[in-house]
Amino acid sequence: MQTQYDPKTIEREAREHWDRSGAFRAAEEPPGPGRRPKFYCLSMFPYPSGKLHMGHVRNYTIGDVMTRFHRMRGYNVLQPMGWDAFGLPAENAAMANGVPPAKWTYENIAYMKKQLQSLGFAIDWERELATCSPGYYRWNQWLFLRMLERGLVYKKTGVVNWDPMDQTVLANEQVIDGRGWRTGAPVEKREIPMYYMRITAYAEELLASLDQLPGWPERVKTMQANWIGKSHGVNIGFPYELGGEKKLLRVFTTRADTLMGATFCAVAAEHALAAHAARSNPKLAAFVEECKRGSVMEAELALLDKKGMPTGLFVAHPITGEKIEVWIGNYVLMAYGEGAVMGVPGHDERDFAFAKKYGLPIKPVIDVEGKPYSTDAWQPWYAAYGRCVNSGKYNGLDYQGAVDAIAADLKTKGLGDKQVTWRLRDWGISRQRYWGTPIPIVHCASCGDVPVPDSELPVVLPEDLVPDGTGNPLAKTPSFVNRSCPKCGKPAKREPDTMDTFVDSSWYFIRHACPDQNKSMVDERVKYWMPVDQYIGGIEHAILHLLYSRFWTKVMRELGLVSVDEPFTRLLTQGMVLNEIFYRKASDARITYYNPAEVELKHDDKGQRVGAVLRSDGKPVESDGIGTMSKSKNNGVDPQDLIEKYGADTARLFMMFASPPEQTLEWSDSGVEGGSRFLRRLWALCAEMKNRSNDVFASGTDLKVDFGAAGEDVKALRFVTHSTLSQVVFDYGRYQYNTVVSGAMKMLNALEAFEPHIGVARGSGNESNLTLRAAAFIEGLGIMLRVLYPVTPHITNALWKDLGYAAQYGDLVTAPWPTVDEAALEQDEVELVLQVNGKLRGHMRAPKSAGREQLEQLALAHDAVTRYTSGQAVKKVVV
RNA sequence: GCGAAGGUGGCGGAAUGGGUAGACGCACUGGAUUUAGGUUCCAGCGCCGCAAGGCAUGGGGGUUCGAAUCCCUUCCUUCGCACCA
Repeated sequence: MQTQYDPKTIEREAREHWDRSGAFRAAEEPPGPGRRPKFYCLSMFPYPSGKLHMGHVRNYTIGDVMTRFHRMRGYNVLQPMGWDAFGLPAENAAMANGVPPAKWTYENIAYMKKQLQSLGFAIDWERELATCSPGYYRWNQWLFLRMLERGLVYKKTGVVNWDPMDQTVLANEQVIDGRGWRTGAPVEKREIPMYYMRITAYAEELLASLDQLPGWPERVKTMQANWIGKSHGVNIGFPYELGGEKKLLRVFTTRADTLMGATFCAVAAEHALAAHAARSNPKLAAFVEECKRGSVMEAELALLDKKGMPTGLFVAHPITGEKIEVWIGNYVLMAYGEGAVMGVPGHDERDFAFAKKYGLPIKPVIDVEGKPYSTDAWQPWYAAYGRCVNSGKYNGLDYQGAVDAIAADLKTKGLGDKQVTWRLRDWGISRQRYWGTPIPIVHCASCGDVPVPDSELPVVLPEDLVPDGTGNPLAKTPSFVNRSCPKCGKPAKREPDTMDTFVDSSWYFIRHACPDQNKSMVDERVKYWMPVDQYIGGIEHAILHLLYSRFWTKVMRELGLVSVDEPFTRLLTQGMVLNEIFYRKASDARITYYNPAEVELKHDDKGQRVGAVLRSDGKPVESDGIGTMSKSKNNGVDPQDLIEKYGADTARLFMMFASPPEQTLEWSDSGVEGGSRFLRRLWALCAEMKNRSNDVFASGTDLKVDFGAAGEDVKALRFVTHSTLSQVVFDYGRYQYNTVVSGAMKMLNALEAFEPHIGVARGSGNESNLTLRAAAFIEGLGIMLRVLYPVTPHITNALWKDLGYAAQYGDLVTAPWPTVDEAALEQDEVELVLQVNGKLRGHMRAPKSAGREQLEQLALAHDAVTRYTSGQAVKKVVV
């Protein structure tokens, strides 16, 4: 056995061994005795951007640890890998380099696949898929058509960002400070026809079934529930007349109990009433235009000053008939509710500010436990629930009573009723882009929008186009666009839009079960593997990707394609990978960022940081704190460098050890060194035991030993081994892999300290104790290797084989998980902690067999206790 | 503004049910090995204090024999966002 730890060689050998044996190929097992439970472990598939980043390494290492652990625990595990291969960056790269997106994408996939393989992930590569292949996206098209048939896909206009110079639609990301990223031209809004998926039809179920996901983080479920946004309220019609016609201005409110305090109404700039009022009033028209400028992004809208303008139109209060003026408010969202609100300044903070600003009346109608009310300044309790006052016949009613009574009265008058409103909106999937799934529709002058027949699927995306930034190249490619109408045969045009890439990622986890099936979208294998038992990915996908995937799964269930309600049983959202940011500010205020690898840290005698200098010139650099790894801050670390310098095992070990999976992880070069040191120590200890003259492993690893007669040193070692094992099993169960690693480190420390004992015993005449010592060591090391295997599979694979464990237990991949020997946990004496009035006062050793009374006597007689109990002890708590 | 998560040594982080705060690792210090640097090994390492002991889990208060852990309050950080009517 090599005395030097050589990760390159052992990692290559391990991978070759796994490849040869097809160790990670996953096959469906027929029902029957001996059938293992299945475990589908999936990490979010990567976008093939060029090369792996640390976030990928972390994500896939977490998934791999779970995968390998479950294999050892007797599960039939599937861990596949795929590529989220459509998207904007490929088009951007194409523009920059003049290379078609397809070529760029496939090259990136090839490189990144190599990188993933070099990290030794236990992936079944036979199930690999890429969403840009026709064999995959044809089923996007197929399901789109099924949804169209069922009314789950429909067409309507939607608003997009328009770059007037490039004549192209821009993604939000391509709008920088209201201007096109390439042209710098102020962005305009444009209404264009788009296809929508009716996700709102599933709002109720998407919300309700969150309760059936105990394996999801509460945080994510809360976010989804808020996004779906179910609210119970009342839809109220404010009557008015327009051109002699009786009409209703509809608003939605969750505070119908405050209706008697409504003193104005406000509508969105896009509201029909606003448009009507603007026609005869140029000032109003200008205000409406002003509101329509600015960004589509609603987050930015939140930062705007609240502004309004009266329309000069009046509506009647639905209960009192009082005249109420209608305003246009830039804070009213057209997309939510009715695009209009009733203004209740008395009990809504925003309405209060609005009324103050524009001198509108404020009318308090709710009394909250007699707390004072003054229109001078807003107080938090004004918005609280209370009893109606100043509200005529509703006086004295509480929230629910008032809402019920008012809703009933409105219903009688035909002016409103209770209503449930959702925040969730339908999903617009049309993208005016080239590198995506073509939407399978043909536009015919006489037949209208005609679905492409199933027999003509897939509508194949040409792979040789190079976009130039001025619109969708598909629309300018006659060979793609021109075709005959499937219905009447006359010349017609293909839909040039492609689908949102979220469509691709909404069901790839299902396709992994049957990636080679070319007759249908799914087959029987899906029933075996779905649902995904464990899904792992970044928190940034907490809402959109996960919600769309849940929606698609439910649609596919409706079509009989899957039999599950929810795609992901358990979800783990991993934290981001951070690194320190270093910079220098030049005299002209320009900032240069330096990669942490180029920076040397200075410490004082106590280990405190006193500064940082650039290695190249020895002069100081400033720290800008810790941030996510990014190009702009030049604080990234390339995983490839790490793998080449230390090997995959060290990279994986550090990733798992530095922090628990769900927390952010701070990069640390010296932490990586520490991980590498640990693996070298492990290797050195094993090589020492194997190579020394009295080879401990010479007689095999068969351990049919009775440890009952073992000496204290053996018992101590076994106590560490087995108590740590029990902690590690607990930590594997709660995905706390950092303490799994620390457990393995503890075991190695104990084994290292124990190693000389084996030698000392030799020749002492006590041969049986020597055997027991060797056995305890062999047992401890065997346990330690298995504990560590999911994290660092290569080195443990090599040691397992070289030391002879494989001969006894079989390949480490499927070796049985070690069991805790309860007998090893038993100790004759226990250390007790003595507390007086909750304060630690001393320690005491006592026989384990001692009873409560005996312990009390011992404790009360103890120096550490008597010193503090001149008075009388009232209670004693035995720890 | 709203929502969520979080704040523990010089640093990353442990502490499973309210019961020894700081496991494991990094950094640092001293020593051994080495021609030297690096590596490796041994020892030390929360703060104050000569010691006894005291003080310590963002700050303040509370519950409890006992609080990092539970409650109230406050400050700060990070993430998400949709002025949600």
